[in-house]
Amino acid sequence: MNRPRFREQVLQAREEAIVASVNRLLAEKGFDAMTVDEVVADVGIAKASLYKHFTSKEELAAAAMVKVLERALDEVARVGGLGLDALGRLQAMARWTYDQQLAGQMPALPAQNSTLRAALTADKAYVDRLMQLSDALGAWIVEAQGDGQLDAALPPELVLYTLFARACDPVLGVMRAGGNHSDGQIVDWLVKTCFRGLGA
Amino acid sequence: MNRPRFREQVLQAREEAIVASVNRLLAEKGFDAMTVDEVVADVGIAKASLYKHFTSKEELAAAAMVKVLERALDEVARVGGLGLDALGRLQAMARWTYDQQLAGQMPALPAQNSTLRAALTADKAYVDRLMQLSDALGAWIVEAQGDGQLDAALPPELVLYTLFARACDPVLGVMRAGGNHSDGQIVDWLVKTCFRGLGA
DNA sequence: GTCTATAAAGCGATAGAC
DNA sequence: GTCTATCGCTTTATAGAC
Repeated sequence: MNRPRFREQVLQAREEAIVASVNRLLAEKGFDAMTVDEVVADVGIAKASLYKHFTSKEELAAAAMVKVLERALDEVARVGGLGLDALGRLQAMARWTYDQQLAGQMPALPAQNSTLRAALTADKAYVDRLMQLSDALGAWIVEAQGDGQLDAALPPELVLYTLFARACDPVLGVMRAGGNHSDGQIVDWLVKTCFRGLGA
Repeated sequence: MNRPRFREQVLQAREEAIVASVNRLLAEKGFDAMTVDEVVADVGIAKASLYKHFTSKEELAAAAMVKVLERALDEVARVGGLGLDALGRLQAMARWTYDQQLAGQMPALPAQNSTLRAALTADKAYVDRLMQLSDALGAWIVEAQGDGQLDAALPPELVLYTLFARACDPVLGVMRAGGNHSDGQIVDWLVKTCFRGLGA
């Protein structure tokens, strides 16, 4: 009997479709402006069906964040195998986040929304992956500081938070809207100014 | 007859009280999370009274933005008289924005809210002051680039947008929440990393 | 599990008395 | 101009048939 197995796959595929839509809408409009009605219209299902998979809008956002953190961890693994030094690995990750932003794949969550923050910190899958990513990047930061490539006078946490913050840097979108420079040129400038600021 | 004059002053004082509350609430919760009910409760007036002064929530936010832009222009005038070089003046302005953020006086507007953006760009008082501030800072940026104090390879607009973006840099709040460093120390690090990144 | 239909609550904005 | 009371709309979330 593989009939149940097949049905499980269908359900999982539907969940993945939901998360993909949420990810795109979060990147496009942000958490507050995104409505559940838009999500179900985009996926093509009824709202009650969505609520069988996810019990709240916050849980939807958490699932999208888990997904993007997993993609970031995949990228960490990939970059780790390129034979770059610590600074090069961090720069590659920063470039990856800008590319994600350009592709409309970087979900934007409001830092001030308290109910959302509560839901995220209560989500073990989210917290686990966030800590895993922080540990990996934190190790690279300390290594780069030891090599004299990053300013050792800066707390590693400040460097880490700065990299996270730049992943949503609004300057990219504003410069892009200006239309005077190519995407690649803008990303180069942003990566350069970011790391020159953190450098030794 | 100075009775009407007196009444005008009372009305203006009430409007200023409204804008002050809006400014504080925008800095604390952001535009979407701030409700008009909270504003009127904070000011101590009825909602219908507020709508005699401002015709929409967006107009409230615009008034708060005009106020903060005017304070920024005041600071530009003050800093301009200190006898600093161009880089020193820009750094002083960046430090001022961080201080405003620390004091809970830097209103946070979502860049993605379309109705809000439309209301702002339609508000002549807002647009005028934003252009005035951009012109003043832009001139200092070009001057600093000419002096070799800022990287002349960067478009002045990118430098300007970066300074605007850093005025709302979430890294300040996160580092502050960590509780391991003084506010002054954190601001010093942020100003340093920002301008080292933009420097020559 | 998925659908239609609706409940329940919050919010921006306004009517009308004073 | 200010108040109380309320409208009208949006949005999250759920009930119940299939």
